[in-house]
Amino acid sequence: MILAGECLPELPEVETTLQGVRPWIKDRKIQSIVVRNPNLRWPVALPDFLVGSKVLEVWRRGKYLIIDLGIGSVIAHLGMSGSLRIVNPGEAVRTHDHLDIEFSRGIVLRYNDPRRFGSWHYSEDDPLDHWLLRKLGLEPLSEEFCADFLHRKSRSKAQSVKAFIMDGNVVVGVGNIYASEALFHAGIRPTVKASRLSFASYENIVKAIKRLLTDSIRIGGTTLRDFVSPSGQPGYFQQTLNVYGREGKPCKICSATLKKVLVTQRSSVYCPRCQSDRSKRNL
DNA sequence: CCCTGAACCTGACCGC
DNA sequence: TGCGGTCAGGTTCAGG
Repeated sequence: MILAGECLPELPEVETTLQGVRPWIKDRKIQSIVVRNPNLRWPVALPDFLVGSKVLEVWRRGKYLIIDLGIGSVIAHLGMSGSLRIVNPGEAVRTHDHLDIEFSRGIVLRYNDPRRFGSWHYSEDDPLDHWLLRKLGLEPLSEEFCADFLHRKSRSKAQSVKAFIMDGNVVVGVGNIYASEALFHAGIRPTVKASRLSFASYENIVKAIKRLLTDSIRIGGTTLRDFVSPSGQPGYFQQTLNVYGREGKPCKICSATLKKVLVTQRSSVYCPRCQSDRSKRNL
């Protein structure tokens, strides 16, 4: 019984995890919580009195998974390497299995996180008011996230467009992979100043982000190098990556050699030809 | 307030 | 084979 969550959780992985886990734990009562290693991004903070409460709903905000228990909510983040599985009670514990939540009828939600950048919090109040979620930007698949929003918001910014769209206080769920790919699709260099881009450029960026995320969620989450889907088939998404991880390789569109630059300490691969002419025209 | 860079951590990978 | 160095990634926080 394995479900949901593989390496490098971007928003589509979180959405996939959510959809995979929800039917197993919804309407079930928590029977026990086992924390084997509390030393994650922040110390795991799940009070004992959660035992006995029932999962009313599971949803997400950005890359945060939220388990609504009625009396309050568990707020989980998978960090960079976290994953959730549904296992049987007796299932052998593996390295980095830091946390179990056991539910009624022998359902165990097991959290594995080699790098321990994930987090588990509990909030009695509206989770959206939690200090981790309070300042989060728009959901990328919402209607409010549109060219007008980005264009307006970017006017006062001095940073590069890539840093801008990766800023979680602007829009959530656009990590290094999707930012790189979206800018390729939009034909815009990652290093261009956000404030210099036209409305039309932001239309292209928004369109690209929405399409990439939607497609990815449909496929069942992004995949990186060694991803193997639960069915044992190799991941599909990596075949659709145009620039991410392809430095020095030929552009799939124009065959120019892809280049890499550092933008706020993040490697950013782009096509010097495809992401040059159009971006200039759009300025 | 705005922005950049450091920090957190481990596994994969590379060169010797 | 093994060792050390480098890199990757999301997010927050310290500091310029």
